[in-house]
Amino acid sequence: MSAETPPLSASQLDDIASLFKMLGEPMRLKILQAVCNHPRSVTEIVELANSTQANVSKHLSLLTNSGILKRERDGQRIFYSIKAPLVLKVCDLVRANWLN
Amino acid sequence: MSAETPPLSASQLDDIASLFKMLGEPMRLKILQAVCNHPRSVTEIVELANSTQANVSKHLSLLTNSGILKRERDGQRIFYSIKAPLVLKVCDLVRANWLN
DNA sequence: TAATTATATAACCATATAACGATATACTCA
DNA sequence: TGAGTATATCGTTATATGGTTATATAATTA
Repeated sequence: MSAETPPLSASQLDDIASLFKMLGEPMRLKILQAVCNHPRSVTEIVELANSTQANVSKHLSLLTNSGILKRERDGQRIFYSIKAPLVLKVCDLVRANWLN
Repeated sequence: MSAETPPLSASQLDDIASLFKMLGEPMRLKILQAVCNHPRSVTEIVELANSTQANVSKHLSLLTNSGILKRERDGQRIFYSIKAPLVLKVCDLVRANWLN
């Protein structure tokens, strides 16, 4: 995208836009913040994100299907954690350069 | 967002999500790619992004109002360019770590 | 001033999706 | 097997927004 890099194809732009779209919802960022340090169960995430179980579950599905999170079952509970550390780097970069 | 950084407030998460939302549309990424090297007029951007004048104009307004682009008039034409180089860094980071 | 070029805006439609409530599925343990 | 716990999914509603068409505004030039 910068001057040095070759232009991106339409499908590459679609892929990148899809990732940004995933990161473009405050509730999903809350969820990422809840799991950024170590795996968390859905119940924990619901409490940390201050939302409802159904809503969190839907966002967790989206984040997992897009390759950002991974799921792992332990007994009756399912733990979610970061699969793509890139998203944390991106968030930190924005945090350091965008917020006033 | 990472383990070392303090947690973000709700309003900070909203601000970050808003930026990601701006970057979460392929047409807007096309526009960013069109102006990433030097200022471009709306007509140029319309051609480079392969879209319509009205549609590009609307996206340009959004990108400008959110602080990503800046506008500058020269005669009858208006040139848009990058105001926040952060967005290019973010795109390059994603490009290098997310695309297959 | 009138015509032309360049850009922005308004109205509209279609689609996507976030949130919610209710229900279903899956696992554990008595 | 039945009860309880944990998570996922379904159906609905409300809202946001991308794209289009038509029109408006602004600058240039004849």
